[in-house]
Parts: sequence; structure tokens; C-alpha cells
Amino acid sequence: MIINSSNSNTKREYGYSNTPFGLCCISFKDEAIDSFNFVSSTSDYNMNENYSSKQNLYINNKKAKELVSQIFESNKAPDIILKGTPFQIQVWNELSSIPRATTTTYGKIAKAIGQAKSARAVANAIGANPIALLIPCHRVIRSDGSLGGYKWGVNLKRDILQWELDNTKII
DNA sequence: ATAAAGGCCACCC
DNA sequence: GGGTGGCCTTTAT
Repeated sequence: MIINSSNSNTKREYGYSNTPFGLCCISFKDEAIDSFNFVSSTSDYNMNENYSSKQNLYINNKKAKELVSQIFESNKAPDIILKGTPFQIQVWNELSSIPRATTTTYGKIAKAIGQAKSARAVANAIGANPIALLIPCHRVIRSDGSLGGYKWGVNLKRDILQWELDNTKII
């Protein structure tokens, strides 16, 4: 389930957890994730550029581990909260319709949201996506078949796509 | 209000 | 393979 953010100033939590692709830092309100970043260490919270304010922000590694476990081991993805411009929200929502273990292109996403000429803008929006894996930006590649870019590194993009072919979990 | 920078694309060579 | 011009949204002047 995707929730469009209504910037409530309620308590937020964040925490670190290992994944099959390395360490991540996620932040969440109640059970709903609003950011998921791959990081190199537990001092890397600043990579979470969407939430620089630390007001009402508390660390909760236990809950973070539970959510990551849910992502990789259950058949029900956690809810996510989207915060962005209307165009970004539209693009991110469209990504959720890409079947796992498949790919599409920036141009096709542009066409799907009714703006066939906006491939480049779509790429910008995807690059600004704050939630790895659950918003499947890794499934969008270039029209010539090359991988294109990835916020957390093209090598990781390749690894995730291969992982989807080799596993049947929910991601 | 304007400029510059992008995870692009179709086209050419 | 590489280069060019066009496209659209964001962000920073």
C-alpha cells in the first residue's frame, strides 16, 4: 500500500539493518517506510537527504530489522509513504506496476504517465526516489538495453536485477 | 525569472 | 562503439 504523505509532524523512527545487498538505513512512521537507503556505515544517516530534521526522530534498530526481515522473508511488503512533487509521485506510483524480475525503460514510463517526451525528466524523478527496492527503480533501464544509472551505484542495480531472477521473494 | 544540470532518446556516422 | 540536438522537471542562482 502506498500512502501519499501529508506532512504530519508525528514521531518518526529510523534504524540500520543488513540486507542481501549490504547495510541499509530506513526510516518509518509506525509501520510505514518513508526512506530506504543503502549506506556504508552506521554513521551514514546523512545520506537520507529527504529528512534532515531530527525533530521527533528516534533510533530503533530492532524495528528496522523487523521491517527488513518482512521485506525479504514475507509475502507482504510494508506500506510506504511518498513525499515529493506531483510529477515525482506520479512516476513513483507508475514504477509499482512493473512486475518483479522484469525491466522497462525510462521512455516507456514517460509514455505510461501520458508524457511521452519526458523520459529525461522521468529519470530525474526516479533518481530522487527515497525508497530503494520497494519502489522498484532498479527495474528501469535505457532503451538501448544498457543499465542506465542507479542512485546507489550501477553495480548494485545489476546485482538486484540478477537477484530477482534467482529468488522468489517479494521484492 | 532565468540558467544549468540530469539515472534519456532517436538519430546519425 | 561514439557524438548531437531535442525534451521536460528540478534546483540553484
